[in-house]
Amino acid sequence: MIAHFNAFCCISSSSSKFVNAMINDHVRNGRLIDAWKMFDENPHCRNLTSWNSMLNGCIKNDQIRLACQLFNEMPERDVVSWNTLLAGFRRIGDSEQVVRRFVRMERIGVIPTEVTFTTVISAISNIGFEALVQQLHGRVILLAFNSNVFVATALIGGYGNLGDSIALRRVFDEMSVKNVASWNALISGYMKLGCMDEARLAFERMPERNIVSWTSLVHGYVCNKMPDEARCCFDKMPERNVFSWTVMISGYEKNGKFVEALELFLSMRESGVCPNQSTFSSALSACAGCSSLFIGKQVHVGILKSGLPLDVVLLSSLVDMYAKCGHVNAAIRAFEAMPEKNLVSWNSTICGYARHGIGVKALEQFERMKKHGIRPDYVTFVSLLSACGHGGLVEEGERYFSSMERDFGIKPRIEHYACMVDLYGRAGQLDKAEKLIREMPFEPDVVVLGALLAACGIHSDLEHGLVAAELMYKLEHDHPAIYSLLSKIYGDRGGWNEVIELRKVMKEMGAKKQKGSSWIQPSFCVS
DNA sequence: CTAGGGTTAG
Repeated sequence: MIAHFNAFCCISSSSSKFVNAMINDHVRNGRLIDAWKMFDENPHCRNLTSWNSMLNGCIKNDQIRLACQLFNEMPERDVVSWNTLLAGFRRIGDSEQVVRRFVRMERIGVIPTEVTFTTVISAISNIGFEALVQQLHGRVILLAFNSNVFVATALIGGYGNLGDSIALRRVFDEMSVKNVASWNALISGYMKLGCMDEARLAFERMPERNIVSWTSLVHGYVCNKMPDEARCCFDKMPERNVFSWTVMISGYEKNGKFVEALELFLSMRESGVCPNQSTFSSALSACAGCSSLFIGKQVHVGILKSGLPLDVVLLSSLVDMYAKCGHVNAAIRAFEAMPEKNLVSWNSTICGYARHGIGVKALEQFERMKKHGIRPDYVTFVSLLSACGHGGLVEEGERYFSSMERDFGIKPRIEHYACMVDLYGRAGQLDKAEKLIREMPFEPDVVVLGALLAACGIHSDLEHGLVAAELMYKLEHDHPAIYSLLSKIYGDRGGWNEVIELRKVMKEMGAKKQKGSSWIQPSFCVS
């Protein structure tokens, strides 16, 4: 009888092994349905490992809700189950849940492993949680996990986010075993903190370099506003993948080099590397940046042809591109077609109306957004206030400006003051505009003063214009707006001698005219 | 069965 029972257990355990191997194979190849079937149809040889594998399967297929459900239903949970769940929350960027669950798991007495710390430390990059790195580091040392390469590499990243270059270096130096990932973390950390020389030196000294090392370097230059250096590095790369192309394209876009971004996007297509959502999204932003509806439409077609799933991020970029290229109707159509809308997509439509000078529509859209239960943020108010400015809606603008902090808890930033200065300025209320600048809790910047100068130009107001010009001169003595606006005012008043004098000064100082771009296609222009 | 380093809309 006992022998019989043992034989049964043996069969059962070997069939468990087989089932688990099958489940894992399905999970690895992204076949969640098949894994689920295997799990469901073999209840007798299901064990904790099978449950954990299914949990992992849900997470790898971005089914975090399902994973939570499964986690709750499990007959028992071990540290692997917890680690898997934590990794799931990290994957979707929910640092708060990672921290919460980690605390809960410790409270009920589950002993964390190296894997736990690796996951938690790498998850807390979000603002508000960085300070936990030091506490976690302490616990890591206490449990003697600090010699683990994974844990130490995560710590390097954590200290990078915390902005502590000394600690970052120390963790790296104390590692007994380093690999290419640890070196890459060091480079990224230094780059994030703006330590360019240290990063470059580390890159030169590292024993081996892979595509990630190169991409980190390129990305570092991009973040430090050195797009040309980034490109130089990009050109030297022995191989490139979607990541590297996307970093460089978005790098140009972030640094205002829209044409370069689009040219590189074209080279990428020629290279045969397939873009992903991020790449397309960056390309669309570049189109939006240089108001190129023509190329924007082509990118749109490219997205449809690629067959990529249209996620919220990509669709929002599309709405934004159409809005900024002046095709408000297409922007709204793309927006309406979105199965789920978020704050950013709503903002893009409001911004589209505002830029098109349809102030009333922008305000209507804002009301609609509130009805859908979306809370506005500071970007929403930038669009709203600029909509009021362009539509001459002074009272409405004042109302929104005063309500943003009172009703929505959003502190006005300098951008909002710039909008208000513009609003008053366009309406000819230059006294109010000047008063606002003097009373605001910021030092005026180029944008604010530029708005005031422009307003003085529109209304040919020499008195306020001189004040504005003087303030601007203090900030940036060769800003082109000073000279172009003053010369306009003098020109309007017929004081041509002053204009000639100003233009001479302008030329001597090397001041350039500001660049402008238009939605009108060059071929439609009458020369 | 679980883990580290590179991208992501205004």
